[in-house]
Amino acid sequence: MTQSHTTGRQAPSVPRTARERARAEITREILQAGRKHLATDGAAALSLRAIARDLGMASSAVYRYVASRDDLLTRLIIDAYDSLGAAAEAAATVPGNDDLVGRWSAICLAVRAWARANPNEWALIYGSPVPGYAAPADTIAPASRVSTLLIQLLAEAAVRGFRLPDPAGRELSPAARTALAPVLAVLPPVVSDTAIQAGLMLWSALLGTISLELFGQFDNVVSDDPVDRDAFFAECVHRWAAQIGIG
Amino acid sequence: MTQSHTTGRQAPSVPRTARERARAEITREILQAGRKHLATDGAAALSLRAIARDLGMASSAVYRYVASRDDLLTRLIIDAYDSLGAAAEAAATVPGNDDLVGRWSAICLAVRAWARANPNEWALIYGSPVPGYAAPADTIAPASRVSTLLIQLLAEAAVRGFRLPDPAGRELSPAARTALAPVLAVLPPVVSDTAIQAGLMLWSALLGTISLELFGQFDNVVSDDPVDRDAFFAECVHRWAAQIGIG
DNA sequence: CGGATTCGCGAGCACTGCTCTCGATTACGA
DNA sequence: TCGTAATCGAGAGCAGTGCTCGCGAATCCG
Repeated sequence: MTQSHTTGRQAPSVPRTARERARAEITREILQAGRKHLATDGAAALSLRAIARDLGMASSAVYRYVASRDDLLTRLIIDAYDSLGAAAEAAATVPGNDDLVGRWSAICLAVRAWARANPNEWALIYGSPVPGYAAPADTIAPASRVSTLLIQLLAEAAVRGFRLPDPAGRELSPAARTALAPVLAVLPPVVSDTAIQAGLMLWSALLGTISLELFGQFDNVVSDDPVDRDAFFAECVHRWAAQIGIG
Repeated sequence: MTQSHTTGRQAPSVPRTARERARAEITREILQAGRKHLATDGAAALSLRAIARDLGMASSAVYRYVASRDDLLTRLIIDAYDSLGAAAEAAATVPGNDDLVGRWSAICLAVRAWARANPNEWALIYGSPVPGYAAPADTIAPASRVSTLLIQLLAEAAVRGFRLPDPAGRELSPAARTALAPVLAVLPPVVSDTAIQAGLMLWSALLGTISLELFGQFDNVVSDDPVDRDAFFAECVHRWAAQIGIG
């Protein structure tokens, strides 16, 4: 019943037989058609029958390659996470490692640019989760690519002696420290718990700002002109950098 | 064709005839059933036919009261905005006006509590917008109720002589100032443009944090224990207050 | 009381996800 | 090389959806 992503027994990294070649090709076409429909009509309007029509095959034939509509959605989600992660990583590595605030700005701008270029995939990964759909484990690894960049940046800031400004006037509360146990467990101890708190708040602010802009909550508040939207976001990035002490 | 929210000619504030009474009653039942389905199954699974079944009427009869599925969704969105706004306003008015940080905390906690109690309505108003659906003008007034509270709090902080900490080390960039023109136009001049910038960033951070938590992006990062989630959010609230200079 | 609305209902259209069966095609081992 | 097994494509079909239309009954109002 449960059809894994690849064919039956083992995953052929390189397809050998003609059948496997065709299967890989058609699967690729289905995903591409799904991406096209997702980009134009949104996730809610994604229809396996429409994809089948596009590819000139019967609707039932698509189920040979995709277990269900949710399965297709999951693959598109993974693709979106990977695409966004790649864009952010590319932006993080281009300018040279020593300029922390420049790298931070580059990451923020890249994430926002990706979101504006792919609004429906953004909504797919950071918007409301689909009805009864629970994100499978396959998505958590690509989902953490961009937040990993943030963590790396915070860790690098820590080892370079940057100190977080502490407008709160105190350390993290003990309760908040225990709340951060899961992420502290997988992180090197160079990055302090207050830095993690600040990083999570920054991550939330970044994604929240982009989502609010993308989902239309800034209409009649910030000017619709893209230049103004860019300026507002740049100001946010500048102040965020100051909040974590690298500005 | 375009059926307004009330019956044809004029809106009877109090229904007089039996027909108007019945119409108001049935409309209320439809909205209530819609809210129920929304709360249990999410917006994507909201079905007019299911509502009709619940109320024991033919599916076509519902269209006498609701123009379309999108129309029902719009009314539920307005309801959700109003419900959230009322909750936030109630929290803002309870503790006494002089404690700014207390009021700020109360608003944040009320918004988050409402979101956790009504996750699907939260997703409806702050999650991904539905496919081709554009929020009609009826939604912008109730949508601004909670942000109005924020603005009021910032204005009050300004008149009381609270000064924003300026970690950025400078005033707002001119480009960012022009970007904020729409919101500056409707605001009293007591609240400075840098305060507006800070307020918008705070608003984004608040909504972003709640959405990320609600949509599962904090899994494996912040502990799943509700107590820990509360502690993390409380720490966020504390640091946000410091960021706007009222902490 | 009688014309004019309004209402509820059923049928129907086009669409969706998904399943099943049935040939045809392909792969692979004896 | 050949025959069996696995895979695939297509079509029919089921259950569900939003939405429209026409008809008969109920209701309102002058």
